[in-house]
Amino acid sequence: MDSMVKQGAAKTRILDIAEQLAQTRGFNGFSYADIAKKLDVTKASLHYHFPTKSDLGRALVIRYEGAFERALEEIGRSKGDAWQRLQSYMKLYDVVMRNDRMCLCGMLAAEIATLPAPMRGELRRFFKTNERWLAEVLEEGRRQGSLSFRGSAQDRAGVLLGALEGMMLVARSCSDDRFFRNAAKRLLADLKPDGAEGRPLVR
Amino acid sequence: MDSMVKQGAAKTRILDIAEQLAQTRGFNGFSYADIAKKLDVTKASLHYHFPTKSDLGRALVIRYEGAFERALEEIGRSKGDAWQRLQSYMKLYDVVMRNDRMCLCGMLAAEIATLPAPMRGELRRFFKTNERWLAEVLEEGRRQGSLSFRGSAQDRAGVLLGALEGMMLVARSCSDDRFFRNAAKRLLADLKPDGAEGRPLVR
DNA sequence: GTCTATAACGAGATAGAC
DNA sequence: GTCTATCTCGTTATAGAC
Repeated sequence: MDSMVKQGAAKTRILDIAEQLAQTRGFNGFSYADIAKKLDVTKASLHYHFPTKSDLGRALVIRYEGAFERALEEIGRSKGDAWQRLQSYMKLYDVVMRNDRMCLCGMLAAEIATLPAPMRGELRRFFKTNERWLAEVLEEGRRQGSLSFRGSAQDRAGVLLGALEGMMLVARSCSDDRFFRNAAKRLLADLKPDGAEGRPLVR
Repeated sequence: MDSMVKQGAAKTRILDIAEQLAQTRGFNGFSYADIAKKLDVTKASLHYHFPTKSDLGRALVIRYEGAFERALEEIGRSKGDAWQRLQSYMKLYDVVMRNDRMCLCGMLAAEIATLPAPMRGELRRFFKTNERWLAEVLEEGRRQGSLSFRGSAQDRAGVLLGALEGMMLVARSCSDDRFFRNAAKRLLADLKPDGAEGRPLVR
């Protein structure tokens, strides 16, 4: 009842640093030495908490996934309509960008071929969860009239998910935050029903 | 006039292998040893052609960029309308996916923070070139009536570029080719003028 | 241009004291 | 739980012979 309140358990502090490193440099872009330096401890003590880097990586994805899912549930409990929920969803990505990070799972997706096997399954789960959540919101929004789009909600969910990840990726590599924000705004505005935004200027 | 025809110069063969490795494992995901093994030569001989890995990486991006630009010019010279040009553009990405690869520059974009400085500038150029080309085609298509979309051609180009890169990324990490193809098809169909595809089923 | 040999370093990981 | 010390391996890179 005493040391557990103390500035967060060691495991948590390790994961916080590892997460920041993984989101900026990639899973293969940082080492135990990097974490040890930032926490001012030795590499060996890190291995006590996470014996292998695979263990660390797995814990990283699972925690990120859990936090993301809680955020989705929170959005689900809010009282806004489907369009507002999508806006909140995009806000999640925007926050990541403003922290000068890439989505952890988007980052890991690029490294998929070199990742420890246990991490791959979790990664896939993350994307599937997002895709399903988006498809449900899209379907509901279309029913209620707050959203309008062509094609299946399933396909549309794939476009949104892929686009957000990719737009972050490109924006970061060009050091151009506006690239992301403008494109994301466009992506969202596309889903407004006809009346809400002028149709194409020409034809 | 003799050895230059011989199955491609050594540099070219090295770049071919390195490119394949970079597109599947990332720039930090392969080593000189990997290339040497595949070509059945020693690491030292690779250093003769590309003294440092930075040199190799730079050559990799520049060649890729050049090939992509030539492909864009070729599409520009074709006689189809803007919509058909976009279709050809997406085909470029589709071919990459079918080769079980990620776009080289999309891959490098994820690793941006760990890349040798000389590679970063080239990477940015690649994306800017693509963005500009897309914006021009979009603008033209809208003028001629073969394309229809909301907002600026600039923003739309960013969405398309980011979406294609991100959709590849997610599809690859889920080992789901159909994810990419379905989403890409949707992305393209969205640009068809109203008459060409039915408007939203509801509202 | 390709080889052998080796340097120099950083990575992940373990043993055992405290 | 954290430390020191150490191991093993893979990495980029260079020297110098052929």
